[in-house]
Amino acid sequence: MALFVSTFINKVDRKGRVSVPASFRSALSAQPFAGIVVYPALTSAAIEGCGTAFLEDLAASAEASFDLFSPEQDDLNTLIFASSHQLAWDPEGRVVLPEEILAHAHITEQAAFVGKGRTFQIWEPDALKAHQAEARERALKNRPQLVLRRPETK
Amino acid sequence: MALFVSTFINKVDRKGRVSVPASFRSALSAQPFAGIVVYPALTSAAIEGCGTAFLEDLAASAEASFDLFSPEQDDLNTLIFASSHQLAWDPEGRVVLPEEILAHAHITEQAAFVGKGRTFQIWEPDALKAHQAEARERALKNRPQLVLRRPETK
DNA sequence: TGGGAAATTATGGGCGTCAATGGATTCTCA
DNA sequence: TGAGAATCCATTGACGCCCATAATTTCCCA
Repeated sequence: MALFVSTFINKVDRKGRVSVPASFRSALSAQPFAGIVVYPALTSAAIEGCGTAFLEDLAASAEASFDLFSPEQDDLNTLIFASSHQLAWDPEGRVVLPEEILAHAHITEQAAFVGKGRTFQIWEPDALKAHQAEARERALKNRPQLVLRRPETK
Repeated sequence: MALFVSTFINKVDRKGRVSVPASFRSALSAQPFAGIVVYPALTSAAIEGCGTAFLEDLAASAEASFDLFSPEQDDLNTLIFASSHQLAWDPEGRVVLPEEILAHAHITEQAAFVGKGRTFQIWEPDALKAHQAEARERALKNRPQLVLRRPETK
């Protein structure tokens, strides 16, 4: 499988290590770098996660044409690269989340890995519950639109 | 890994030496020159950094076609080459930043190495914070949804 | 179909290695 | 020969690797 699906809640041990779910690891097994890339989500107290391919695409498009990218987009790329961390996992499949990243998501003892297709997120479990409750409410309200919407495939 | 990612804050000792982050060094391990290239950023109080390969690409594209690069861009390249410094690192991976470069970025005790993909920057830590806060605000204001956009990987 | 047996995964902890840093010593060239 | 620069050495603290254990899950076969 090449997609991140489902939710896994794993423990953060006293050394700060967390097991990356096995299915996530196998989804990334094709890439050369044995690990994940994480950066703080801009609009929520969560951590964005992905493979190295994402960053390479970002770098490629950024240098391909400066005209395609607005200063704002450039800001964004800058922020993402600057606040990203390449985390190699150990032989057991664990990574240590950097302090600043943990703080951003208020993670202390447990981390919830949430599959989002081609990317994933890491949440503090309780914060995730709250976030999902909101999302659920919004979804119910906007149901008519959701039903009509088509998945965008490229 | 061939990209400069993440941010590292290292100390400048009394002899002016700074450790180049290990991950940056390994990103440059393929090139023949054991060191980095730095030049003052044109629009901010920061230092631009890259490997020799990037400079060569810059030179190549500048002379390959004047249509791709405007006269202004050509001026830019001239400025960059003129004010560039090739800094070899010592056996421990440290470089000495030239006085004029340090002054331009107001660096005294600490230097923040900021990954930007194929290049990186060096900032005075506090100045970097301020700059990132601005960038973050601009990015959020203009198009938060850009964050969600992601090129597909195959 | 109902057990086990084996493989996989999550978790804990010990230990060696390496990166960052500071200082001393040697080298080089004017 | 002296000053600046480059190399060498020494410390410490973090990180990666190894092994051990436990809790699953998968698989095999009676």
